[in-house]
Amino acid sequence: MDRLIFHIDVNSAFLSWESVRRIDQGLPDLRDIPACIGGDPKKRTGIVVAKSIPAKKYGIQTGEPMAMALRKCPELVIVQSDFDLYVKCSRAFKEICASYTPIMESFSIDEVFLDMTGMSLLYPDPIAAAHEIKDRIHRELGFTVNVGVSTNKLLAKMASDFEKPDKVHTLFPDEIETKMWPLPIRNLLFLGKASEKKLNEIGIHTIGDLARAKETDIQALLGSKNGHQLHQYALGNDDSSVKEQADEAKGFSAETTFNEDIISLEQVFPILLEQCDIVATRMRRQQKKCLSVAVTFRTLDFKKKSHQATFQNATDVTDEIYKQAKKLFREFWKGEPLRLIGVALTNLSDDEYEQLSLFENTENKERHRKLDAALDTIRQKYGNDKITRASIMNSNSGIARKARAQMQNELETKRGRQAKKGTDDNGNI
DNA sequence: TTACATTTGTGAT
DNA sequence: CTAACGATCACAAATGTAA
Repeated sequence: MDRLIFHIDVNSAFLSWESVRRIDQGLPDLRDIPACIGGDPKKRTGIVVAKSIPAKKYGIQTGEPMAMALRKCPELVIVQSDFDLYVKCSRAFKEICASYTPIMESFSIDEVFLDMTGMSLLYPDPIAAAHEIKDRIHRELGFTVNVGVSTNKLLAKMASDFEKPDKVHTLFPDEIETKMWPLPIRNLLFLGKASEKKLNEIGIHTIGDLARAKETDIQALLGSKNGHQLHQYALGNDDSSVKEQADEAKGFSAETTFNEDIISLEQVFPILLEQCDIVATRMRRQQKKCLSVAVTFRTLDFKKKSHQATFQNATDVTDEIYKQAKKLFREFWKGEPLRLIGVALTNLSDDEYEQLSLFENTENKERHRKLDAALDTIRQKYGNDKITRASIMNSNSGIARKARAQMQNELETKRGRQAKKGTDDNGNI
């Protein structure tokens, strides 16, 4: 039996969400003027993350450097992104979507798939149902969405990408030839720049060209797995299910680009500590431990390098992760100027049971574990993030003072005697 | 040879 | 004239290494 799948995509999500807030504050609607969400408007760095339709008319594209966008349109309004706002908007959006079917998949912060198969008693006309969802989101939340309607996820997603904004489109199997095959291959999901170039070289330019090509030829070019999948996609085939349960995280990473090039280890270590702290905290919140730690750096020519090492036993202790990251950095960085550094934790496992190692300093480990726990408690109390080891140590803001006092408290009550430890050479307590 | 780890490349939002 | 430039996640393939 045929399925019925919707894909719902918020139009220019970050920009729309900023607009809704600004309207509440009596500010002009960013959607009506050339505007974009992107890097720091004062520094004039960063890239375009979302753009208004007027901005698009100037040829501004998502992902392009802000400097280029400003050249195309000097009066472009640039707004910094505010992820906390987006998370709230996303929740409200998904809550409405979820009220139409129990089977919803969150595909990203601003996209969902709905499996509407078997909802025909409640919603006998799929197109009418799609309009109802779209209009209700607009009415209640103030921003527009596109809805794609078809019999599988791929076709629904392709359909929602047709004309924007505020539209419902169908792409049923009998419409593939007219609506999808004339499109350039780049429009196909998971077909990016590199595969486009290779396919163009053998004369494949449209999705129809790809559909009619021999699968073995495509596999020879793009690899057996990807080649097979992209060929199937071009034919409109996709039997993957709408997954209600988000997959568990398989890794955590943090990376930062700097205005100033990094040229000394003294610059590297505080950043690395901050990043290790952030990713380890996120990992503990998901009750995971990692077996592998990787450091990443990007040189001035934009080439990325990464190096990883694996522990004997999985850990979630910030200090152990930081020590490993420092070691990797010292070992592999030859001193070339860097514009980005990052840390990634992979090879995750559940944290529930403890792997004991004979040679570990268990008392020391217990100290670090308690410190992590104390910090995590504080972060919880003050609304998560922002509070890191470095910030608590260095800042003199009211919140940092409170956090420091709190931390002392937590530590003392937990171990029943006072800690008179100062700050060691790593910036740890 | 196989198994596993590591590194690089591609693609998504 | 060109190149310019974010963060985070997943996965496949290529490459390296040990049993």
